Amino acid sequence: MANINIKDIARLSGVGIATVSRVINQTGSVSDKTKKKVMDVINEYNYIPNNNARNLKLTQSENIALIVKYMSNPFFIKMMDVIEIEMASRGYPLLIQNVDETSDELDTAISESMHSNLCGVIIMGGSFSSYTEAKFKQLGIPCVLLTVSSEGNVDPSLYSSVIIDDEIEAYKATKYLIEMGHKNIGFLYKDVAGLVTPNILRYQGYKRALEESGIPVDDNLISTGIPVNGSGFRAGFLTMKQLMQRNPSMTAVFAFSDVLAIGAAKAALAGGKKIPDDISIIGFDGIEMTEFYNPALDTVYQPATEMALSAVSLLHGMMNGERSQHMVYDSVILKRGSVKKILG
Amino acid sequence: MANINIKDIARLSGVGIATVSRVINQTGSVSDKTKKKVMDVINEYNYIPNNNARNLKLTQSENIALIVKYMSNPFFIKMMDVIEIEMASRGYPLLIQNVDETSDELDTAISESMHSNLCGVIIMGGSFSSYTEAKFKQLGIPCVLLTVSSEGNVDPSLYSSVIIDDEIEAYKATKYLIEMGHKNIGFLYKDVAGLVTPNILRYQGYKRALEESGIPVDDNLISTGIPVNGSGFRAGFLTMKQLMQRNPSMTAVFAFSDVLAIGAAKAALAGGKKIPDDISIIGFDGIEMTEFYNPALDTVYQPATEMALSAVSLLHGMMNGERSQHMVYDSVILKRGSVKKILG
DNA sequence: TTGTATGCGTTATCAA
DNA sequence: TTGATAACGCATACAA
Repeated sequence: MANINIKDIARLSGVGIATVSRVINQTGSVSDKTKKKVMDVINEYNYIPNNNARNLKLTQSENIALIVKYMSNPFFIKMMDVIEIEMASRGYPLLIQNVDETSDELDTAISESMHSNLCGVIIMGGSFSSYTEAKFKQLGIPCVLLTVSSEGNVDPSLYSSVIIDDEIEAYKATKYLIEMGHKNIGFLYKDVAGLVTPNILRYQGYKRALEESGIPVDDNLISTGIPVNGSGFRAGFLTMKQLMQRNPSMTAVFAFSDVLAIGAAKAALAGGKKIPDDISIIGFDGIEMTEFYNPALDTVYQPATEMALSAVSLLHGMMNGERSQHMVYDSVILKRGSVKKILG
Repeated sequence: MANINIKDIARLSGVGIATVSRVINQTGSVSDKTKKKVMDVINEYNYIPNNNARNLKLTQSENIALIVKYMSNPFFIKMMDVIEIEMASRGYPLLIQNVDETSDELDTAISESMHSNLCGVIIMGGSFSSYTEAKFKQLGIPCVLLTVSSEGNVDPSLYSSVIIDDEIEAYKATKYLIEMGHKNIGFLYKDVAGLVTPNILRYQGYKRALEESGIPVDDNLISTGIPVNGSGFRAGFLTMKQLMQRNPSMTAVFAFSDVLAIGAAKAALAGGKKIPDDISIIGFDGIEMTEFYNPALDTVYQPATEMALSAVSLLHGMMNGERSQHMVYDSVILKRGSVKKILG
């Protein structure tokens, strides 16, 4: 099992080490005859260059990492999928690194970068609030933030980002509920230790919509994040149950995510309510599952595929020396009938 | 941005290179005083050893790869999550590599292993039928197959596996439907180019249950895999629609996966049928979503967490020289009311 | 307990 | 068009 190396290939094909290297990397010039000879030996022995040695020599690899905060979020899955496929098609292997809720994504990226000699990184999910300019400088490789709202005092040229405007989209969703005649509108979210994650921004949008319409913000209608281990389904279920108990007159709910919305829908149905007759529900993200739920759920659709492709594209641009960019996508409210017009 | 290396640390702390190495790897003996001195410098300069150099030197890394056939399968997500966390807790970074439906997982593993100098690999999903003994030998590192039924003529000592018995569990699920009085039982699956994937085994279990009960196997009740791009939800929706048209008297459906089952449930509901009054549905896998669907769906629950933990444990065992093992877990049918007893 | 020197498998420079 | 050789950053056998 002694791995074959470039020296073996050189010996077996009767050429020098450098020639083999030239053939492999298609650099320099090699006569067609020797090129064929070397290639034959390489194929025969199934030789694959050792990446460690290569990266060590190049002091820069072709490794790209995707740092994901909470990988099992269904909304992220689709993006992961797109990114993985897109990277593979460009010839880059993808190192996917999950980050639990207690760790800092940027720290993980830095550590991973130094460990594995990355040449680029995409960070998906998480909170910008702990990111500092010093950390980005320490990272020192192109970095794209995906779905991480970059409110902060960090020089924006240090990274790229692809987001939607969480505050505005949440505002629009809430406004939609208000226009449909709802006044007692619950807000469902999952607590993440008070960090500035999208949930805070979405909460702010919710609040602004109410205030603009002269509807008082009622703390009772806002879920206290129940600490639940496990997925968001259960969290949505439990918080919705709580919310319904506290607010019998609540007619609509805006859920911070589709996963929460599904859990909430289940809680409503389990409580004998009909959707949308007794209670209207709208989620956020636009995961496919909402389309197949019974009933199909309204949601604020994020163009996940396009956003993921943009992230990849931006990263490659930066790796080729292009400037950083900040893209903000628009969401679309998918209306499927889980929100009903009621009389004022 | 010139990266700091072990030589710099040695120079800055006024010791030799080997001493720094000893401090880092906690090997050999170093006086407490010099150890502290070196550690201080390391911390001050945020030094992280270069893994490429280290792996090159050790001709063996601490990298473990998880090769996943079709990453966005919700059933896999949970396992990925568990594996990632468990590996991280043991200090191993995880390289997750997606494999599309046209590529061979074992080939990918081999290639990835030579490229990145892996010390172990877990393969999740896919089909054993293309695996050969030669390939396992070429791989040359501990390998655990997760949810890959290892029917074949490969020496079982070359790999470990963690599975359920797809044929038997499908048999039991179908038997359950039969016991509940159903005779016109549809079978829903997603075509994967005729490979021996779990769907074939589950189909065989379905067939055997019917035959044993003297119910003729009706090809009309078996979905022809509609080629659908996108997720299984839509595939389930479309195949179910087709199946219902072809078989108005069908009273129950056994879906190859929960994702298909959800799509099928949606199709049934969209067609005006009630679950389980007009049609009974049972899925397979036991993903959390089935619990929160409306109505909650019966499913053949695979102990995903335990299976994932076992896979990690087996892999570590093999990396420490232990023998390979083959574990077969039992499934449990979760009865939630989507299957109704009908009169013969 | 410590430091020096060698080699891991590559790439790239420089002569030939 | 080629081949010998010096790094890349690290671990370790060996000498001190």
